[in-house]
Amino acid sequence: MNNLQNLEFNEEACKKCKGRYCASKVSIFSVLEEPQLKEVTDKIDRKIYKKGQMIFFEGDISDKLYLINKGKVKIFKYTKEGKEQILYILSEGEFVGDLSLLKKGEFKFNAEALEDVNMCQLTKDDFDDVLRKNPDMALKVLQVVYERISKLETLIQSLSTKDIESRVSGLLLNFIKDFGVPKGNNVELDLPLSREDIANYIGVTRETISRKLNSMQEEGILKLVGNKKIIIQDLEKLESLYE
Amino acid sequence: MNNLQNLEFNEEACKKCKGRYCASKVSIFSVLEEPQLKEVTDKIDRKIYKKGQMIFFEGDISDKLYLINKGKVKIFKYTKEGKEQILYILSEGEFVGDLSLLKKGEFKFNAEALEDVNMCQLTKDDFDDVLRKNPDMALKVLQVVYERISKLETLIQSLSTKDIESRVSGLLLNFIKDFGVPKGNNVELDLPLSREDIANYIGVTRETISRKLNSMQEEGILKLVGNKKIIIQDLEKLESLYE
DNA sequence: CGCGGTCTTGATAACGCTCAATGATTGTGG
DNA sequence: CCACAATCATTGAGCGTTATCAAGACCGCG
Repeated sequence: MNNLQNLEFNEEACKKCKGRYCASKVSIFSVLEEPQLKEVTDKIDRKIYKKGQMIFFEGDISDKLYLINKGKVKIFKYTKEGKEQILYILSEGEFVGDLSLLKKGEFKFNAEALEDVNMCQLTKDDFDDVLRKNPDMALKVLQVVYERISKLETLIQSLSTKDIESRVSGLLLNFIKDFGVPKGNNVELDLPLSREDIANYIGVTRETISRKLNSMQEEGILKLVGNKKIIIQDLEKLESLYE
Repeated sequence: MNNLQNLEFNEEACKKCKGRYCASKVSIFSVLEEPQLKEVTDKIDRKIYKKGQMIFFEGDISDKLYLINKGKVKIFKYTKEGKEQILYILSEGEFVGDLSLLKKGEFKFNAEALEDVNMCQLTKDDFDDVLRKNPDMALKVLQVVYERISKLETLIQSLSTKDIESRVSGLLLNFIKDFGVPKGNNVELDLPLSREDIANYIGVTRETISRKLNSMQEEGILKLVGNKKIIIQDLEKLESLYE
């Protein structure tokens, strides 16, 4: 109780604890006991990225693990035509980096801060070290990676579905699951993405997204409030469009 | 030397060794030493699937790990419109199954034998057991899973690329890498897939694939021999289409 | 040799992309 | 705090590409 208060309100203590808060947010480190956890947190480096700032580029040497402490990060590739294809939107508690042990590969995608982001960074060497000393953690990592595979498989299914209404619904339902806020009968959705980003997620153009969202508004499924908020009014109908 | 001969030619010995051959083909088991390897192989169950036969369906309880000893397996989902979307083509030495420890999930895709397939099967409980006793193996599994993520990310990039010629090229280049046979200046390619399967891999219709392959033949890039063989005559041009 | 399945080819039409202009929202400096 | 700029989103018209539908050729197998 007292400890918690110290952590929350004592600026000095907070500076000392450095990355601890960060590490405890990341599920793969949850298997670590106190001494190991300290070892990790001592090595963590913090950095802030401003909205719109690039965190790394495709082709960069991947020698760090990036743990998101706050904010959202967009992971994407470029298609042949130069359009972005978004692979993941990562939030607080998630991480990105080359997870294969030993080798330092190159990033195969780009990462950009969608909002101001507090990032904790751990060098790959340090991470490998922790992993070697705590083989149990590999199972935890495996679990996370496995979830990521599932997301990609779903995205593939979505991209290969011709019906665009269905793709938009799928995206919205995902967002609702991840950060939708129930308000009475409705669900409020604060979009982390611009129209263009949404388009780049499901592989269409920005204009098409505009039109589809609009037609969904006319059908009474949702209500567009400004550019970054959507109120879902008929969740069932939305779900019926998806499946 | 003598041992090898025994394994290869002695039918009796081969029956006794059961799944050993299978396990040794699968990279994740390569970290295992003799006693553990034996433990695994003793538990392995063999099964043969005929060409076209379903191995499992989406929604089935995933309580087994499937190790491919021979043949190719198609892993796919259905889109909303009922079309197949192929996620992976798995070959000898690869495996499929729920890799997340402890829980027995449901398969989120279907698996079908593209040829006659020799399959080795290991129950999930047995696999979990091995994994717990050999935490090192988790790193190996992680590596494999990681490669699979890369494949999916590439597939996504391909699916979101509008230019279909580029998608076809990408698929062909992948096939060449996986099972192309150089013949003089050319590369021969025995397709494991029908035209429809190819179409379902890159998310177009069978007619479109026909037309594209034909136009590529007219451009002198390749030569179609029957339905299951392609001779690549101008690899450079093919590569230039892709990037 | 003939039959079933697979593949090719052609004509048509639908759908989303492109381009272009207008409208809304956000951010900034006077 | 307002005005203006800049960014972002919407709307419309026309075009291009591919899906669709339909018919025919080809391959491989009994």
